Amino acid sequence: MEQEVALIGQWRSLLTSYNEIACHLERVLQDSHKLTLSEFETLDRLTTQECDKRRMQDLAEVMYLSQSALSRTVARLVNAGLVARTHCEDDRRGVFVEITPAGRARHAEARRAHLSVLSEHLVS
Amino acid sequence: MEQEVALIGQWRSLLTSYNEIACHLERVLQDSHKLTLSEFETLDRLTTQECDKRRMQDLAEVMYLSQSALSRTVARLVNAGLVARTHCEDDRRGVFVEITPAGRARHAEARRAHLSVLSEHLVS
DNA sequence: CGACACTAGATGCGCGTGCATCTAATGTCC
DNA sequence: GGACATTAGATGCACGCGCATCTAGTGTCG
Repeated sequence: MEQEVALIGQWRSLLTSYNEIACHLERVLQDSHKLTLSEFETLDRLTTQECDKRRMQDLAEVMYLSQSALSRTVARLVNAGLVARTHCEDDRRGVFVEITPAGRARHAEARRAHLSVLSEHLVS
Repeated sequence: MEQEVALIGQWRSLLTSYNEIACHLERVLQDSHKLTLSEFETLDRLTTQECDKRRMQDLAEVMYLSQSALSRTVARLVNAGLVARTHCEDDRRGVFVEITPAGRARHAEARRAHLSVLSEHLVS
């Protein structure tokens, strides 16, 4: 019973922090950098890794998005010229996603705003 | 720099936990109890408090939803007969939201599933 | 080789969300 | 009391999401 109350408390706190931070991030990224949170996070995954190319599948594994959401997010990024799709030679069903110079630039700009929101809301 | 990395790590972990848990909750609540996460959380706020009636505004304060999302969530709950709207006498712009017996029952059923998902994903 | 299960990713669809705006009821100042 | 700003909540709209399904390329038997 007390444990249940603790569980609920923990959950509500997670729910609240997440929504507050995500909401701020979304607004800042959109208003100042024309990026969705998912778009930013996708770029972020592409720059953090050692190599710039990743298969959709690998990308999906380290992200929180459903397969379809990721597919559309990448489509938007391609449309904006921030990312490029390349067909995989070995397995022609596969798709490589590669960040472009423009993508790197946009990510670098947005990263500052991103970090500043995080430092406002997260104690480190 | 190291602090930045820590910040990002903290954020990614929040992002991942939240999405994983929310996704499971959403599925379980929807499949077994025909409730959205937001709908459940709204009912939860109405049963946790000492009184069953709350103004939209008060409800919004303790929740993570935007005003419009809350308004629609309550509308859906009213439609399902789980909650009732009453006009406030003192300020006729205000709206009281009151949980119905059916709402209490539904919430009680769903609560078990809710807690079980939480205990699977949160260490206490 | 040919049929059939399987996998990677794209797409149609319905839905919940936030933003901007609208409506109606309250102040407030003269 | 009358004009105007303000507030509570509802609603039009565009958009990103997950689910189910579709398409196309791979295996795997016979």
